[in-house]
Amino acid sequence: MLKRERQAFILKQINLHNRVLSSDLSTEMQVSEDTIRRDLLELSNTDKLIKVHGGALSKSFHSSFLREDIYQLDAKKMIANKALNLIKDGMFVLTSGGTTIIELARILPVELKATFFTGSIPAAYEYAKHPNIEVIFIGDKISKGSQITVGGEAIMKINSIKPDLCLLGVNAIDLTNGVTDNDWDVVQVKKAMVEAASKTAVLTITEKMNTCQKLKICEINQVAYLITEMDHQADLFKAYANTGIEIL
Amino acid sequence: MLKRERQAFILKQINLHNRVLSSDLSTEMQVSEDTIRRDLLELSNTDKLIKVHGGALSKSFHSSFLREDIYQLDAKKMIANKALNLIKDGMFVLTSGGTTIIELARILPVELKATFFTGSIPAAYEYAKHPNIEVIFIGDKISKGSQITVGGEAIMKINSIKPDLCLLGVNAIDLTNGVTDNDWDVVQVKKAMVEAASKTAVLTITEKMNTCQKLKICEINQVAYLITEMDHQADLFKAYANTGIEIL
DNA sequence: CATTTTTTTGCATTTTTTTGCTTGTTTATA
DNA sequence: TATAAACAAGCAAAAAAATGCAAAAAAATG
Repeated sequence: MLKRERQAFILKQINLHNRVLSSDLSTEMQVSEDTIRRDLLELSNTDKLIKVHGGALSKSFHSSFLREDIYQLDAKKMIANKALNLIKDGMFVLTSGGTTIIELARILPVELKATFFTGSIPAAYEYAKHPNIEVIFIGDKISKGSQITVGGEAIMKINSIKPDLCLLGVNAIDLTNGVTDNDWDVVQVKKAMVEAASKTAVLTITEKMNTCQKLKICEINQVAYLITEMDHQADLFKAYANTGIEIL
Repeated sequence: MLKRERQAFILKQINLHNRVLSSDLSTEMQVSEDTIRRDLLELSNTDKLIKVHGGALSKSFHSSFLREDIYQLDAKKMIANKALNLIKDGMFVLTSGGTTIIELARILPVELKATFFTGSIPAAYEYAKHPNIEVIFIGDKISKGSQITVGGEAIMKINSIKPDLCLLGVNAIDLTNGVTDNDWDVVQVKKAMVEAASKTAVLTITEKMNTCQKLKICEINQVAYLITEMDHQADLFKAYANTGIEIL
């Protein structure tokens, strides 16, 4: 393993877990702890991380997109991990934005080769870091609130593709109203995404389940997978499973 | 094995595995490591890969970590400040990517109301933070090395707009060859940008002046403004000013 | 075709970088 | 305070890089 690769790996671990132990890194990468220490020293000298006794911590403002104040980060990480199972080599994946999707973008395994379409700036930013993923950005006007592109151009572009999978971070889902949201522009885009994709997976923390907002994105039966942080056998999901949705 | 073949093989390996070792290449192609080193040096000089101790890494790999340390940041801030003078309320501005443009994006005054078009992820991210700026993202495939969109869709989109001003961060400019760059895809997009805009401003640190790369973006006389960190009366600019370019 | 020039390549030598190890010191914490 | 872990500094071996040089190959020239 080359020195630069090692340092890249360390930074990735730091961005993923916010902290690393020298001993872990040493065994993971099969080099002596001295080497790790020297790497950490270099990275800390260039302000890439904060070196502490035994390892290193992430510089809170190091990443362009702050993660400190993400609501229910652990739950979202868990969701992202489950969602990984749906993504296979060679797939064309269309994704929305949102913090859950961004967590997913961060943990995509390096060996994965796939093509990702998105209109989300932070998501595209994360995808673009990945060595083997081709990223197609769906351009148009950027909605300030959500950092994703909205508008006719974007929708036309989405209509012109046929991805295998759509990963949708959503704000509200319930049995009778389906997937809903409050932002008109965003709803138009997400609608188009669900229509375009062969299958749609909905990612949400359970807190948002059985809630409803003003505008409909799609019906429950258009959703193939529901991914939350809870065990898929929980009672909460019974009624959803009955509609044919696969709970992960 | 011919030199050209060898270098093509190296690039193929880089695209395949994101990394190569000089020693591997040496045995695989039955040439001395010196030769490999010289090949890697050449490829690195034309920005095809990142040369590191022991081998080389793919550009996309590199972009995934060492981004925070911006070269000549102070100079770039100064350039950004000068460029501000060109941007007026109500303008439609088309911008490339690059660290200088991103500095500019960061210091746009809050009162400014304008519409910005860009294909650069980090630039769009900065523009989107601004309260009064409308951001239109030019979508297409994202080039890993430079974090900007490239390709036919992007170029078509650029051709369909008529911005007042194009702000171009460039890597090389000289009197006889004009504005040049090394990345074919990026050159296509920048070409389209210059063609589309009423006026083009070139932003560059003086270090890159009077240097030349392999592919032409535009002639000197297509540039309306040249913005560097140095005083506009410096001798360095005399010849440029004579061609009618306004030096800021 | 002969000859000059340029490019390419490998080799020897020196220099630099990287890495693991040892030794003695510091630090965290039970 | 005791103790194990982590650290810093220096050292040495190995790997890689830079440098200069010369032979071979290729290209250009008359």
